Amino acid sequence: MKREQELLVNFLKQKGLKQTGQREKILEVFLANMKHVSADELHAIIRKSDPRIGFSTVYRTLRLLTEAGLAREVNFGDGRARFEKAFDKGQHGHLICTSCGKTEEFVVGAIDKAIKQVSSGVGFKPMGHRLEVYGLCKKCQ
Amino acid sequence: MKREQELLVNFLKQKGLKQTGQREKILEVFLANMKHVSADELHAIIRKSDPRIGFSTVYRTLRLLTEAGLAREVNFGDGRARFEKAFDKGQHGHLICTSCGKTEEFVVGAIDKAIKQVSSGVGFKPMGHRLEVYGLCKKCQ
DNA sequence: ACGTTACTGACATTGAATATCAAATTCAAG
DNA sequence: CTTGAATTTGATATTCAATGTCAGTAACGT
Ligand SMILES: [Mn+2]
Ligand SMILES: [Mn+2]
Ligand SMILES: [Zn+2]
Ligand SMILES: [Zn+2]
Repeated sequence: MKREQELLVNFLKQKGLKQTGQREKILEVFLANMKHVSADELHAIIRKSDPRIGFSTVYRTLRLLTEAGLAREVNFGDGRARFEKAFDKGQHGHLICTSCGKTEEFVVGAIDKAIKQVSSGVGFKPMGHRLEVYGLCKKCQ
Repeated sequence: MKREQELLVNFLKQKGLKQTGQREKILEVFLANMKHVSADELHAIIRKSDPRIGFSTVYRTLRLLTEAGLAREVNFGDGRARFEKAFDKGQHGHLICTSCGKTEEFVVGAIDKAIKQVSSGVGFKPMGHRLEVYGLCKKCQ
């Protein structure tokens, strides 16, 4: 069993929640698609192999995965929440092309360091952050 | 006349748009309130001194001010757009308390530098960015 | 002053997020 | 295995901010 699946099972047990076929399936498809995906998109993908799974369940399960630390919500400024894998994957920034929508990830240690420094300077306790850079990708400029 | 007012007048002329009492008033109140304000909130404030101004006009004028470079849209993760002054005020990050909602601004040169570096590394042309740090303020932790 | 054009504000519409609830499913206890 | 309490599901309804519509109003060049 994959480590992500184990984590979910433990999370459910610990919370007194139930293990269901839908939750298994949704996690499986979510992990197999390594892009940033909205609840709608994920639902559309899952429907192909199991048309009986409802949008509500996909939506709720994405929240659940987020709570469990398996998913992370991201926002690219188009007014629609997207989710990405969070297990074994630290916070990172996104370069977002405002012309074609393409996104690219990046990690820079200097940024995390700067955030820590600024936070401690004012007594703020940082729990997470979001860094989006908007502009034009190579193709679009 | 304030420099912001002049900028708006020029912007309107250049675009073939009209100077109206509403636009003047909205800019004036927007500038007087130096917080991060939503269209709704700004409308509520303006209504006190002029109940005839409609929400639509406030909303559209905020977009206009954004286009003119007088306002900037910010988002604090509560699913509602807010606006802040952008004239003579560069991009900056925000520390956002997830408990009480308090926000604090900060500027760190290292971050802008890191963004430039990462961008040029992949041929991306950055136009603007958004950095939000979520956590607990001094009081709330 | 006039006519053209943009503006205004009340109202309607959209769309994503979230709430509701009856029927179905899980699962621990017996 | 059966039972029953508790959770889950999925269709549907609701919410709420953002945006669209449009007839009446106001700005401004001539
Ligand atoms: Mn990502
Ligand atoms: Mn700010
Ligand atoms: Zn592009
Ligand atoms: Zn606080």
